[in-house]
Amino acid sequence: MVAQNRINYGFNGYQVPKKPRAARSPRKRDTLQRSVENDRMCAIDLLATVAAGTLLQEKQNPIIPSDGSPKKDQHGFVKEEDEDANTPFKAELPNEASCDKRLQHGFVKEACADANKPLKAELSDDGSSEKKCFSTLSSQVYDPNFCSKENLHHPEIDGQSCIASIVTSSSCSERFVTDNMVDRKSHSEMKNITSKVELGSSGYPDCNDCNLDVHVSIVKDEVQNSEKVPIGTSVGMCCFEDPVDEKPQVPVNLGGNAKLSGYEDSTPHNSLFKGCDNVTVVGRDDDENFSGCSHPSSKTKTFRSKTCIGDQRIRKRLASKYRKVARESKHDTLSNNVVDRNFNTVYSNRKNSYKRQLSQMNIPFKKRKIFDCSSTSNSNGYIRNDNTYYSTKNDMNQGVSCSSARIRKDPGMSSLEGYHRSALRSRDSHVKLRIKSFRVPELFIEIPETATVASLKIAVMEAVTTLLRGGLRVGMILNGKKLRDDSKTLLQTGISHDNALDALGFTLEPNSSQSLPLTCAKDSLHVPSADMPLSLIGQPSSPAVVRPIQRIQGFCDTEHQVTSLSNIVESEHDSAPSPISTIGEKRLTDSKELVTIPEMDTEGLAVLPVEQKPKRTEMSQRRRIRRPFSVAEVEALVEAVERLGTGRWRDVKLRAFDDAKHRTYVDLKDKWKTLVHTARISPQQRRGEPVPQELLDRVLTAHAYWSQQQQTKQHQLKHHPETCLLL
DNA sequence: TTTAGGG
DNA sequence: CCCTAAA
Repeated sequence: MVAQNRINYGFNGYQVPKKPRAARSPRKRDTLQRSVENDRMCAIDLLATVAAGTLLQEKQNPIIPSDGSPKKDQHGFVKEEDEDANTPFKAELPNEASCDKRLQHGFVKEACADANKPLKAELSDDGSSEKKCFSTLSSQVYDPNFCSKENLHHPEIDGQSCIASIVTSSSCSERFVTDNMVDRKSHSEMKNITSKVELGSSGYPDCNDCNLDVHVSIVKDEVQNSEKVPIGTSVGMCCFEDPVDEKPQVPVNLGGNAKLSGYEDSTPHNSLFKGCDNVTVVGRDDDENFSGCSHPSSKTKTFRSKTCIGDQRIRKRLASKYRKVARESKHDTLSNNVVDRNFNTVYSNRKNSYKRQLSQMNIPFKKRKIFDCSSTSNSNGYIRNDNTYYSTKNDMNQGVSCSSARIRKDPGMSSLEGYHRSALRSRDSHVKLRIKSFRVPELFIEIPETATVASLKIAVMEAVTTLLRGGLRVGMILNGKKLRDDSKTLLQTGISHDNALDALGFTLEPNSSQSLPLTCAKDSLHVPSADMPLSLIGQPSSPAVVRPIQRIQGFCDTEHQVTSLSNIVESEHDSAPSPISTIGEKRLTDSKELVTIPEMDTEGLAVLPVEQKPKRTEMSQRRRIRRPFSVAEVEALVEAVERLGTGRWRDVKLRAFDDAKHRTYVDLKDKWKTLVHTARISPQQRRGEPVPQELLDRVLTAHAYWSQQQQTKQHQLKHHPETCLLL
């Protein structure tokens, strides 16, 4: 970029025009319509509730009303602040203002990073092996039209042990089943799981892209008494039985296509499968890489083994944590009790422990509401009673929901609520949080129409397993801002039980990048994921434990993850513009976590090289990665705009970013838009790498100036202001 | 291809 | 950043 001297317009004290700029183009309407369509196109949204299997106390759980608690998400859970109220400029650029608003909340939408790790696992013929691997996870896909509600049970697992259930909404499911999944283009990113805690009625903004819905409630009190409350509750837990048993092994991939060829062979007797092309579970990334990351192991064995390793480690980790928790929270609330209880009873059991691990990883996805018990009336009927609600039976139904924004808003969609995850803290100055459920972000599954329900279930389970296995990191958002300071107490942060939490959200950030799938063991080691439970349960101070994780930028999947989350979670540092630097940075910072596994990749690639490509093409609409502008870049941009104005982005690009191939004129234009917004909001509201006020002032000045110029031109085409210092 | 705006 | 209607 070219840095140049600041231009001094020939005027001082330029007043921002109060009048809005020219009317918007008619496009807007079209756009809206389109968006609607897109929503419909949403892929399969899977709602999954993951809970520790051990925690399941189904029997204890009362049944939850099927609910449709309408209240959900009508509004953005994050309140919008009137950012611009004070600024004079506000009136000026209505359009931008609105856009910017979005940006603030962008995290909602974009937060969903790709959790997916491309994983490809083929289910070997022997279902047994697979069972072992996944035994811990149970999943269920519910398709009104397709699936019977009956759960599949793994022989090895007892019904209660199931950890998660995944549900697809009927609308979605249909699509999914039929075939179009791939088409949905717009709906995209799934990556992160975000959760938010809302207060009372607030809902969350619609985010087409957000797939995760985690319902979390912060319970002010009383909740504790309920031992009844099952924590994680079982509700959601449907056990995965392997109905057909050994039946069909479906090759599943994340991030790639799985080939069925093998599949067919394995299940010759199943006529249905014949002719079927593939069963594919795809984890989609924002970035380019999604496909590349196919899970390395095409074979079950590989897959499993890694998993196991990771599990063991995790197990240990969890064990210690649990103990700790149990120990520390004596008084405690349900959660603790449950945990403790569970821990004792279950922990010893390996299988169970495994389950638990998974569940923990999942914990926080989205928090929805924070409410007083007393006040709860509004929202979910069933939520209201803290203690009760979980009915195993209802699960499935409740679970059905569609992640699409449109649907999501629908009251009826509250389905997931049935699943609750609670982390309650002891009452005295304790903040009690209940994460009711979370939604798994976009999992793409492609499967032949002729595939059996069982195979679909398996595919879903695998997808989820993969997602979870990658490891998750928890992020928190309060009032739309990412809480970065882990050392602060909840109180300091403003999270207290009697404090109205406007919007407390948790995000699950995938730890792994494309290479992750393979790195299970390593991932499992990640503290963050392991810690999640604790933090929720009540270790506000565990901050120390959670060390800031460097984000990798400039890289594919990783990038995606970051990207999606980025809105929510700002990266600690801006990535260097140049890829090179980025990479270097990446290595330095994340080397540990990223330890990639070349071998795996190779393996994965070997398995499905061909199919991935097409897939990618179809699915990926968005491939770019997030590349925050550095201050230097901002300065270059400002200078260029000062000279060239706001309507000549191509020139701006050539002038100041000619050498930055990744910065398109559209990017520059967008950046300018955000800069203008940033300049208008209070410093406190700004996120990301701080831009010097001086630059922001210049932005406003230049923007105001050029805005006026534009208006002037419109009225006086003839007149050509000399002030244009251009070229 | 660029612009301009909405998402 | 993405996606696109318009120009």
